[in-house]
Amino acid sequence: MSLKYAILGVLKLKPHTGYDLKKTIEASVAHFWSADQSQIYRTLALLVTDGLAEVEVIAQDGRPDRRVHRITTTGLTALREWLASPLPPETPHDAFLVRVFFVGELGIPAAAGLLQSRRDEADSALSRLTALVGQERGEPVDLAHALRRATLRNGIRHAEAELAWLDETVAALP
Amino acid sequence: MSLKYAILGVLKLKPHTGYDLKKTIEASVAHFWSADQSQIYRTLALLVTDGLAEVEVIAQDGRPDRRVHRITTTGLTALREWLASPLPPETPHDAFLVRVFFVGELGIPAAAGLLQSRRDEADSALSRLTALVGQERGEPVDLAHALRRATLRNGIRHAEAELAWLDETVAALP
DNA sequence: GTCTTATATATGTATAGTCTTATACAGTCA
DNA sequence: TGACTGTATAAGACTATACATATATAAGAC
Repeated sequence: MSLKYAILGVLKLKPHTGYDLKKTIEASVAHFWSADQSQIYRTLALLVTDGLAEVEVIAQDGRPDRRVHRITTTGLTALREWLASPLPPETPHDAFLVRVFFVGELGIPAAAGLLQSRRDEADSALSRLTALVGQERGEPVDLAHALRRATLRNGIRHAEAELAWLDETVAALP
Repeated sequence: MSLKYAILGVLKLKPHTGYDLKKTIEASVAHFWSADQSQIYRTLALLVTDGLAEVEVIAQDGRPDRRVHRITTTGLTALREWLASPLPPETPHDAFLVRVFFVGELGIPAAAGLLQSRRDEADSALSRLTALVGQERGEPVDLAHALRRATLRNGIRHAEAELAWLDETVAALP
């Protein structure tokens, strides 16, 4: 359950409402972690019942109260423990490769089509990430920012690897 | 729910019991799809109630009956439809990158340690995949086999990309 | 004037997957 | 002889996530 820690990590940077969190997540970690709105609210509630976050209710008129969540010292400890704990074993789930593995059944044109649509996706992912990297010029050079930029570079490296693999694979179709 | 189609795809190659499936999956698609034993049996039962597979019970002595599952024509149609359907949007979930994003909190040694343990994993993934590719020499050159080998190449490309990214990232730590 | 977007939270339901435990016998290794 | 591994199936409990829907108002677009 990394969403729990992703949220704790964001709350550590700054207190957030569920609504804010959704936007912050979309603007920062969305390239490697997607989060559903309802899941965010439920996880936030869980953090509060576990004492890892606390809420300040700010009344508004015409809108529901803002429920601003702040990380607690217990929460900070939990975040640090998670960050220092060993990586759990991976359980890969790549639906695209399942298709590649079995799509031979449909013949070459269908296989080529599948690879082409993947190419389109990888292409647009690559330009999205490249644009984001461009926006980060001028940010601080401290460790935290360097690591955040590194996650973007990771996406770029893998998008490039995917494109190279697609070229090689299309070229080698019998 | 790609497991459903992964199983249908395997059943299309040859009828399987749940037990066999677990082993076939481990030996063929495990590098991009992991499947829990209980999940395999449940999915198999679902395929049968949906008419996508049928069972032949083979009595044994000293062991539970073998329940051999075979794909039906309805199942084959469902598999083909899935293979031809558009790729659903991706919802990325990479717990490792969540850590990288927030691990700055713990300082440079912890960040370097995280990256190093990832390096070990990527290294062993790479040698595992390379060994598998070696074993596939001499297989047929038809479309289906080419695509199956391509999934291994995909894993290799991404493992290499991950290693290159790790080097670059470790070198750039402030 | 109506339609869409933004603000803000919350629940119900379905789907997918993991972990754990249960049952039962045969063969192998020490 | 006792422990471990392999063959074979199954269900319960739990975790994580996604999808849909509900509520209520304001602001801006067309």
